[in-house]
Amino acid sequence: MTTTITSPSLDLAAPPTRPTRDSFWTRIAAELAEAIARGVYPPGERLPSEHALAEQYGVNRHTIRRSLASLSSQGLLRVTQGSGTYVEDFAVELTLARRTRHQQSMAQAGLRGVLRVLDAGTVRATAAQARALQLPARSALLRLAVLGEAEQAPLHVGERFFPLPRFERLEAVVRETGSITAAFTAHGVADYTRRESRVTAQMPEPALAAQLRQPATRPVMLVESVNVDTEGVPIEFARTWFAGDRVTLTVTHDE
Amino acid sequence: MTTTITSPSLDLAAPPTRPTRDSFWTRIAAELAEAIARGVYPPGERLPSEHALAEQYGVNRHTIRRSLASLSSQGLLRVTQGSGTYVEDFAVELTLARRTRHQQSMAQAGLRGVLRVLDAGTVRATAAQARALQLPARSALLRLAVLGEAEQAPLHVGERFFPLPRFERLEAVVRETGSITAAFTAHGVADYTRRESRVTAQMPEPALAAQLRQPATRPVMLVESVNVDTEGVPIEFARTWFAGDRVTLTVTHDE
DNA sequence: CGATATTTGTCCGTATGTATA
DNA sequence: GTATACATACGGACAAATATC
Repeated sequence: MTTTITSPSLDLAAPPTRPTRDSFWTRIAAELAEAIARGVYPPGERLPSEHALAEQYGVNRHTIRRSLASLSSQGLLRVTQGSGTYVEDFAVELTLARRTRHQQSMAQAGLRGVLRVLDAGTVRATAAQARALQLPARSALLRLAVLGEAEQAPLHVGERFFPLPRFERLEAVVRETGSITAAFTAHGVADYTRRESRVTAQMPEPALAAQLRQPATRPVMLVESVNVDTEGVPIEFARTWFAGDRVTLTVTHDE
Repeated sequence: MTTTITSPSLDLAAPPTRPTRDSFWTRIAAELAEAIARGVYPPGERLPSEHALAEQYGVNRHTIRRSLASLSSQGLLRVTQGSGTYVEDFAVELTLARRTRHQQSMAQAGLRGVLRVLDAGTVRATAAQARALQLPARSALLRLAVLGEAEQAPLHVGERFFPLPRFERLEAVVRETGSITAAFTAHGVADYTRRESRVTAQMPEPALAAQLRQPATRPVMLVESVNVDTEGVPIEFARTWFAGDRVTLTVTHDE
């Protein structure tokens, strides 16, 4: 089990800024969060409807919605139109290490990982892509848009770029096997390692949120990474968006 | 300069779910994002006021606010009450590696880093903390709440736990020098390395957002990390919240 | 399967408060 | 102090998704 990464319930020190009189929605959000923490609403449980909460707290429904939106984006709640608002339970732990393998990460988490090719094509490298892959600008690249799933639930989606003509037949193999590693092997790459990963937190665009099947109110993690072969030659540049909802990234530094 | 981590403007493939007719606020957000991308509103520029935008798009001001909130949480805009809405420019790159040193990371980014102690005290280890530090449950720990700044701007804030009585005098040294490394040295720890880091994206609580001086609408990155001395004995367990606004984490895997 | 009620999502309009210039 | 701009809150209406009968 993962050590629970709780919401930042820190009273690190008094806020250095203003002693603003809290707004209604802030106070209500805090009260609901505490109720959830104390198990009044256990994981999976449905909260009272917005209408009911509004009545209960004596505020307008919009005010309640503001509170719920906040808690939802902090990862405590999941809101579903037409159904209700539910208390969330927690996330899959993925490993980001020198020898990162998608399937392995999944297996580690006790899940069966599937990699699906959404789209494929040939593109010319942008300046940034060329730099990452140590190629001349505007080199030809194979672009794969892929979706990583486990137990029906999408965990990440992204685009991966491979130098051409070296990896010309890659798409077919990935589609067949659902594995990048297998495809590399088929291209004579016996082994490869991850050189670097860059992580940022973002709010997803609606389309991205839909693909990851997570609310647009919850953050995603964008990981930009470069894989190199045993010679140190870059063979893949990837931009992967992870569902912040369901994924924790663990970076191990031991060698 | 960092390779620009742009917002996920991906048309990876058609959304697998529904062809929902986009809402007004979604379409307006997309149009504004494109205008920003094309330089119609360059970084630092002030957008027209909400009132003006509402008129321009022929919608209610609240609809515009929904669009701006979305773009703001994606990191494209910064909204300031009483002043206006501005196009953002980008982030500091911090390194997360086996030999992570706060001051070094800062220097790398061309900044003068300062570490300030917000609060200090003695606590008893929770189960999770004890496990991370390989100590018996409820062991005595020194807890430091620290704030990392560069150029007046807070970059991260967090709490760090150190085993007692080994690091009894740590607080004083950190307060004096503003450096954890220096404090470890003073305690006879010649060298130390980071064993593991766990990264999640969250929306900040209002208090945290205030401390990081970033809007509560933008995600933060929570990094849980363990540092060990040369013997492999854990000496620090830290939970650090990074301003998603201003920070990119780079994980290097090369040894 | 279809009809209906429930629940959340979007949008409008208005009013008042608060921060900034 | 005044004007401007964003923040919060209220009330109402209808749409869209879901659940239920």
